[in-house]
Amino acid sequence: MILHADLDSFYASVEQRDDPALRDRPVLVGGGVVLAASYEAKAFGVRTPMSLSQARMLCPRAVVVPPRMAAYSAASKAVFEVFRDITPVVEAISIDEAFLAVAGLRRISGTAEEIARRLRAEVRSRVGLPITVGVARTKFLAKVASGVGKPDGLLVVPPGAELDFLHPLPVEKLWGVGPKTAARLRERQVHTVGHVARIGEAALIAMLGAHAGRHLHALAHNRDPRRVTTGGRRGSIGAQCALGRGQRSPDEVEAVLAALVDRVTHRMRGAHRAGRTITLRLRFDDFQRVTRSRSLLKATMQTGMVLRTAVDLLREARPLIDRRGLTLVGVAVSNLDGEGAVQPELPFEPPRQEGLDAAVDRVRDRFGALSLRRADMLGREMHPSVPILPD
DNA sequence: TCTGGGGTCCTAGGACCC
DNA sequence: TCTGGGGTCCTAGGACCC
Repeated sequence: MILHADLDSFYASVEQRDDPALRDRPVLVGGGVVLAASYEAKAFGVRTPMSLSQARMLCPRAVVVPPRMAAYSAASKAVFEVFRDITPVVEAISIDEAFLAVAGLRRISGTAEEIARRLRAEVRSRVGLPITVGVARTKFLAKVASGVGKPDGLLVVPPGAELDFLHPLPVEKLWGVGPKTAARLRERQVHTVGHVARIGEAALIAMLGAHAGRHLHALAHNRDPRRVTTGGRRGSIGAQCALGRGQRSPDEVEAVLAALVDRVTHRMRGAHRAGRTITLRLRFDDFQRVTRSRSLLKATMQTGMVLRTAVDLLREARPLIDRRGLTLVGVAVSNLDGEGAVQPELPFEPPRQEGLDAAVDRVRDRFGALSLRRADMLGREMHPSVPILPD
């Protein structure tokens, strides 16, 4: 059996744990948008990611606290220690979520349900946080079960009862069904997982494409052969920054980009990962997104190399930006190579393009010119270099 | 519901090679 | 002079997840 363990309203729960005055009260964690809402706040209809102003209208008595990423990272680490004391086979999905394989532990640790109970009690007593656990024979169903079991719950789907549990659920519960796919299914009057299971693989493939069709068909029959795997490594490292409305000068945008590149390469060096493909991510006034990418001959983790490439891409996209207005800029490095490729942290090479070095030098000063919220977003507190997934 | 930041995976066309 | 099938890499976009 597989356990899916999912901390409830993670950031908000950490805040309530650390400040007794926040307990039993609606708590919102965020700046700009809601990153997490306590269950007391969710009762008012607050969801993530909703703008804070909107959340305040729904729940005027909510306490709003700024995020403390360092505290969440520490809490996450402590929770994963509890996980690994239960079983060595732990697969991290995100900062607050993991799969645990407990097959083969029966004689030592008891049934999956007993293990899940103990896990919840241990997380509560050792870390002080509520956690929900779903238990089932497949990863997918364990995850669905924890979602249904929330908050602070335990839900076991016994072998044999899987389809009875699964089929009445709405299609949105299937992993991989988001707004677009749900809308396509709804057009054809498909609303439940049971209906997806009945309409046949060929019809699903015609509707959604080969991969998605096969995938959904399998999940609807609770066929999910994926094992719980340890040691997953990130495939890309990136950072982005929303710019808000209002024109930014090319200089300002390049300064923001330089700060983002600096953050990304700093994290790459911390993780001993070098990468070959630099992707520039842009979002325009109408929230349309585009990407521009370029692959280098050799993997790098040097700020100067990545920055030159990113700025080249940005300058090539200039006509597009001038026409459509920019509301977000981001950069990611992918094609990451293995651990052996550690390069020494070379001194920062002055960029060749005229004006760019000046932009880099001015980065931190420039943030003073951006709004306070932007400055918060770029602060280290919100973006510690602690990796979310093991590197 | 007027939208943050960090990711993953899949598709598809074109270049290029054999 | 006109042509096949297969493979890999690159780039761009899209959908989805937490």
